[in-house]
Amino acid sequence: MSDEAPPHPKSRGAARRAQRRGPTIEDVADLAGVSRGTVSRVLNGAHHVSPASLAAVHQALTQTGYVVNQSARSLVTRRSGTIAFVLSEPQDRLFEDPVLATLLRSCTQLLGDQGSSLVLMLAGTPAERARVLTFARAGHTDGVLLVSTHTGDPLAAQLAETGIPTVVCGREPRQLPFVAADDRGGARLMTRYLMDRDRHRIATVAGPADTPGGVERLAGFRDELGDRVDERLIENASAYTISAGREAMDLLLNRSPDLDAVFVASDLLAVGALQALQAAGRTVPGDVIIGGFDDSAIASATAPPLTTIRQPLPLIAAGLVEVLLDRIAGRSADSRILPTELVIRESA
Amino acid sequence: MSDEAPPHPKSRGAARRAQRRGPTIEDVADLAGVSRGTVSRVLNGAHHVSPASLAAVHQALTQTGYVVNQSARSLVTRRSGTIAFVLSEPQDRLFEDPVLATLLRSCTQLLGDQGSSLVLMLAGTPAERARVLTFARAGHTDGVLLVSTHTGDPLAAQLAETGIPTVVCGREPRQLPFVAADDRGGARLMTRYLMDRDRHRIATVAGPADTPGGVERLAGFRDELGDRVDERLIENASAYTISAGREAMDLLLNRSPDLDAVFVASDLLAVGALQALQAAGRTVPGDVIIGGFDDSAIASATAPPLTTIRQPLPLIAAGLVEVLLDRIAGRSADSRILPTELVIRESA
DNA sequence: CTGAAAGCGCTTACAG
DNA sequence: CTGAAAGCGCTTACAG
Repeated sequence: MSDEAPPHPKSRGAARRAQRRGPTIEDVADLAGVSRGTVSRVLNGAHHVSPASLAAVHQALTQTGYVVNQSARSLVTRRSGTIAFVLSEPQDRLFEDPVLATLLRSCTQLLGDQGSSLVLMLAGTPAERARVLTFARAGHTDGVLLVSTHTGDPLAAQLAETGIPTVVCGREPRQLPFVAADDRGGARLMTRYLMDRDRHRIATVAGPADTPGGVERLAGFRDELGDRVDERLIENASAYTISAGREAMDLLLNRSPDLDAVFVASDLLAVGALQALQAAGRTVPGDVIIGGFDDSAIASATAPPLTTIRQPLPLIAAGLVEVLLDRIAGRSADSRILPTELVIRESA
Repeated sequence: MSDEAPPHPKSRGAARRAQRRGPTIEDVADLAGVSRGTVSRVLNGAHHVSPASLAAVHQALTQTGYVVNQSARSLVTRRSGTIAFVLSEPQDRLFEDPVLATLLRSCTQLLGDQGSSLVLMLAGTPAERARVLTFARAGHTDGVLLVSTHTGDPLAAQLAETGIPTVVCGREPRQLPFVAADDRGGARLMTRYLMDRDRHRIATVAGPADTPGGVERLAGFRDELGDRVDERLIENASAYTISAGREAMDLLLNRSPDLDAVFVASDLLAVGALQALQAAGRTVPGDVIIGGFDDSAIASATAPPLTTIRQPLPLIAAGLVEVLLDRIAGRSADSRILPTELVIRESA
């Protein structure tokens, strides 16, 4: 007749323990002598909890070695605690560029410090892109950090459509917020520096024309040179690699043997350009001075070490994470363009 | 009197839809005219389902655009669908080494193809290591891929204790299964090749003494040279970096100006060694021949391109993933040591 | 401040 | 082959 008797008042905990699972919130509650709700409250901010309960719960928490079951929590909160770091690039040279690696490391660290985890996803093929979209739609991720160096990446538009908080690394012409270095300003800085060294045949190995960074840096080069730019002193590299840098420099050298300075759009490219120059018998910085871009680890490892433009990678990573977290929290957050800096070493 | 009437027979779906959530298994079941259980069965293998139901469910699945809620699934299956890729390294040069980046990329891809996702975790500090352990204990991950280049990494032991499936990349003296390249054999291959070029003052820039790879490669060098090894022709680099390679080579050159060949324990180190050699006025491969290890992207980008030992990175990644997946599935899986290969270019 | 209860979306014996 | 039901571990109004 008593219809409120629960089936097995105490058997849940016992059964669970028998299966050798970790302690649950209920175990903690039992030990602390409070309800599940109270334990949950201290776990999530500890507001509206009496000092006595708080102490008891903390005690029980450490005593049991409790660790939250994220699946259960996510199921109700609809927050995964996970951020997707998406590399939208043809696979091959995904990491050949140390800039990407550094960015990935910084973001992982920042996110970790803040309690989220980073899942890495590749999105170089249509199938992979579909996977990213499904993943995002399924709520596996609270937001995405899209690293896309190519203009017109289809994923950006698709991600924008899903409505899931997204921030892109590098200039993004679409509706998505982005964080980027001031590529154009940096290029001006370097070009101006080269001009000030009293060089008059200043060439540039520009980045690939389908990358926002490549376009911006070339624009900065043109800005500074004004009507002194000679189109024969401009060569786009086919990719951001050492060999592409070498090839572009060889072309430039053939076309304009009298060049006496060159601004190269990335350090990796500059390594190749340097090799081409030296192979052609030019001394650096005697015959030709050369400036790179990025200030990646390799810049100080070449002979001579590269004068370059420092990208504020730590700031970029921090900006990316901040903007994304703001968006996730429903706060508005604007795109950011971060200042670059000239680093003078020996190549120019 | 009828005590089996459920409270709100149909209201769940309606409420849910009002909140603009994605379709659930229940929506699919309703549409297909079957029960939740049946939909779940087709989602998980489709055994014991009639062709008719199967068709109806598939139909409903695509029609609704259903995508599984992984949190809910994980809560019951206790499988997260996630693998942690843990980099147990001091932070600084985490990615300076292209080998790590390549490995990470391959593992991400392999895991993705197979339906799991990879969460990247750094474990260079005690706090980070604690985070990894908590993460693993909380069941956020089904297994861990530990990339640890230093001997005596405390994390390996701790991970072994937790009992969570783990496989380490690189030789691991402890109880954990590992996958590694045959460093020792590779070193022998290169040393033998150098000897066969009729060189008699063969030096080596070895890796740091606290890394299994460094130790193994040096052992291979000694194996092959036998009693012809001259201790003055051996120098350990302080790290796997370009500048460390340069420093070690300088030391060697000072000590033994007559050296005519050098086996360098990594390509990155070899880049530095090459610079040091050339800065000292030695021609390569004229005066000195030099062999690297790894066959990373930079090996073909130097001038002259590096003769080196190829690490079977794709195989290593595949092995890592296979062994881990086997372990997770409860199957036994042995450690693997994969063969290396000599790649002849121009430096030797 | 705090307990009881509902509910998140799924899987999996259990019967049939 | 298939439904009904229990249960995974947690959070969050809802009352008090």
